[in-house]
Amino acid sequence: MTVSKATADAVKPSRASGKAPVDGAAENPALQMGELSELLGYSLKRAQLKVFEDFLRCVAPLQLTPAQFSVLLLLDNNPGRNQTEIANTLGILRPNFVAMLDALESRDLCTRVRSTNDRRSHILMLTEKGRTVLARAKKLVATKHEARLNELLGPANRVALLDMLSKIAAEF
Amino acid sequence: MTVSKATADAVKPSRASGKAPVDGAAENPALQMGELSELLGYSLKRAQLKVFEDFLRCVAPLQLTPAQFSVLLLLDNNPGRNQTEIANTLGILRPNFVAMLDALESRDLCTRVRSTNDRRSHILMLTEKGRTVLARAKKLVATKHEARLNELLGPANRVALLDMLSKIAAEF
DNA sequence: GATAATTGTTATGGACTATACCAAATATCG
DNA sequence: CGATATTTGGTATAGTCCATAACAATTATC
Repeated sequence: MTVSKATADAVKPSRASGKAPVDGAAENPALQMGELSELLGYSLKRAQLKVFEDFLRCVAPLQLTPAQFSVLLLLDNNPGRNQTEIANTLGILRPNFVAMLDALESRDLCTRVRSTNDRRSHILMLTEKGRTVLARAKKLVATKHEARLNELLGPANRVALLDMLSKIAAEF
Repeated sequence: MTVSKATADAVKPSRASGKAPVDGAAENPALQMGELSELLGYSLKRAQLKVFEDFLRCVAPLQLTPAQFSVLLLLDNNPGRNQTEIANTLGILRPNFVAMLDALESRDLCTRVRSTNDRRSHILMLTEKGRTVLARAKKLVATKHEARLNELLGPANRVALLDMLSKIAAEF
């Protein structure tokens, strides 16, 4: 009850009352971001959304999400691993990894093979098509996505940024 | 069918067969991250999750999420604005902003006041309690959260990181 | 004054995340 | 050996975000 309606409107005589109609498109002034500009987490999330958005655009012809791309990459670099191992290193919970693999497998990008050593686990491997798609994706990411980031930041800054982010991800 | 089960297990004779039992805790080697370490988007998301996690820890006594904190901050810096204005500058869709405000208002941190200029819109304002909570939150964020980031990166790097992230968020 | 646009809102669906639980297979240990 | 515990892939489920359509009340436009 500390806020009265009178105080409310007293603060803001701008919309239809005191608006400066000098020019035709003289709209409301931009909002003051205040301490928000200094909040690292805020810029971090905004930047992450933009980067993911651009990733999707660049790799759209292959219909791969960042998460799917990371799975294919990991499979390529780590043959013979099972679902839990791959999921864990990507920070994906095993239950949630099932549907992801179902999607990739249904598109014939990878396969689950029952291990003979441990008949509980599924060895994951890229299919031939998976390798092809991954190769094309890598090229798109390098020539379109990361190239654009390099253009915006400059190579040196891009590396510095990556190092700091990795440090945060690892040690924070 | 390009992948045979024979090839699958041939790649990985490690689990129970060829594991080097030299030491007691000699487990499977860590997975090869490969080109994933160079993917900015990957480190970006991992870092963002860590930072948000720490934010929640630091401001836990006040029970504020990063999004709620950003709303309170914006309200403090921009009195007299309505829901759409606040939501838009935060990248929140108006329908999703309703529940957010309901939560904040039910905790008596802010209020919706019908504008007399435009009786459709709700002017948003912090309550007295909202101002108090925001002040405490700011202090916690500064002394615990951002301080920890400063400690990890160093003040100069922290600023450089923030600048690059803001640039990506704005121009990418 | 009729029509269009805006504001807050509801309903709803999709994507992502997190937890509990289960059967099959394996490991552990008395 | 056999009983018990652990691991693996999987299901079910709930919660959080994010996005779109639609609606009533109000205001703007012409």
